[in-house]
Amino acid sequence: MSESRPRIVPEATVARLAVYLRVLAGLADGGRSSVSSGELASAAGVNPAGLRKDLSYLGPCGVRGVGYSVAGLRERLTEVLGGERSRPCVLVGIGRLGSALADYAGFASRGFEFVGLLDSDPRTVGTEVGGLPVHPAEELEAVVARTGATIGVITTPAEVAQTVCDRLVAAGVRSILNFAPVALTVPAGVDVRKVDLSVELQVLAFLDQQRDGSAPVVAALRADAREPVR
Amino acid sequence: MSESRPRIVPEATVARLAVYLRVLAGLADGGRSSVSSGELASAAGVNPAGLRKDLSYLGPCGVRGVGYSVAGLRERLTEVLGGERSRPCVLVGIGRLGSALADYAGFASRGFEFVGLLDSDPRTVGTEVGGLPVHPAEELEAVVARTGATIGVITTPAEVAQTVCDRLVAAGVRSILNFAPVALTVPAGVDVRKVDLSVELQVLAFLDQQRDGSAPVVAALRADAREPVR
DNA sequence: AACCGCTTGTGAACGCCTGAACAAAGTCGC
DNA sequence: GCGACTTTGTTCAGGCGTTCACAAGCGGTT
Repeated sequence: MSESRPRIVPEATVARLAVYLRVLAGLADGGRSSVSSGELASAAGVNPAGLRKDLSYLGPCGVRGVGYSVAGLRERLTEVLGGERSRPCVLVGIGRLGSALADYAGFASRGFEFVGLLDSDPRTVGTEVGGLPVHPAEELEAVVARTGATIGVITTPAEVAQTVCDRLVAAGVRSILNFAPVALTVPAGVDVRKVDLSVELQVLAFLDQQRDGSAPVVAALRADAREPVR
Repeated sequence: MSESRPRIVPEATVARLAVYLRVLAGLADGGRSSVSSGELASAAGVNPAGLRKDLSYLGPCGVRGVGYSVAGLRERLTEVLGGERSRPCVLVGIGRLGSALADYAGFASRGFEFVGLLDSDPRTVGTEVGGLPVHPAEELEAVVARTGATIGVITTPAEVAQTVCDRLVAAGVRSILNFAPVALTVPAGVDVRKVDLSVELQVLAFLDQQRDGSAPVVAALRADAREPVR
């Protein structure tokens, strides 16, 4: 078989590929069969050249002079991103945010299935959220073992996040999405991504203050963190 | 008066400053009066040298040989980040995610106050979420004008996000936090930050697949997007 | 009063990512 | 069948961010 090129896909590119995939889904629903890099880039909010560079990591997947096949590119992206098979996820901490995530249709439609909801509050345990029962936190290891989940989402208070993380890792979870406002420590080989909602707001407040002119400090722009100004 | 240095604070640094501020709050609660860069960096999950560089944008705020004053640094960071005065925010789209945000104690304690909740669903309008009444979407402009809100949070479905965004901007909102999975188009002078939850999960799925060894593609690491592996 | 150790602050190198310009390739029209 | 146009894929340079390493400065001690 041909030697598959040992291409390195930057993580920033992977994140954008996920965006392209969603845009493509919308185009497919609209009946489109092909797209140009310019159009796709505009819808995704990125530079056309950057988009082509991103896609080039996957090898040639467009037709010169024509553009990209919506169906073909969608299939390729799905394959690369690992979305062909449904991935079982466990969610620990069924508070308001956890409930919102458990019930978010956007996940299920993209191949993510919450197979276990866990909480330590006896009042929450036993209730149903998004059609799934909430299990007591003690069953974490059992749920992970039974479902074979490799992705864990932490929406607990900060104080217990590290403990929950350790238990998830010990149970075999290799990828963790952390909403708790703490820096988690994990062994090598485990990936953690952190989403910090209050940090996002605080950055906005900073930019707001800058504009008010009360301070002369001006923030340098980071293109990938902001919406395009077209 | 002395010429305030026209320092440019990178946006990535601003985001980390917010993290440092939270860690400092925890240290203050613990009774600590001073910290070293190494300790603070460890708690925040960053490189000590990077932390010192981040803080250096604010001018000297530590004491050599000793470390940083917890109270002093906290005050300085609060000032720089614009957290001294409470900032009014409006939240559009009171679904599960919107409700979770409206009720999130972490915001209020950091100087963010939701002064207006808006939704277009008649069944949601009139209810109370987090102690605040939900107003009909038609009142968006009126609410923004009355409250003087300059920060808007969008948790609507993707289809209406751009329309809501346009109305927010027209009403005077200058900073927007967007949870809807679309790239918003805004005029210059308006800042948008985007949080895309399913993209986060999809990146994890990609890394998961990489580890499974089914594909030889390895993602390059981006230090700022991942938790430290210590 | 001077020395020593500790910690900050900064300067420079390295690497990654982004944005633009160019060449390759395929299609449509004549 | 040939030419011209369109759009991709790639190469190159520029900017930004991170990291390492060292000098500067302060407190405590003798």
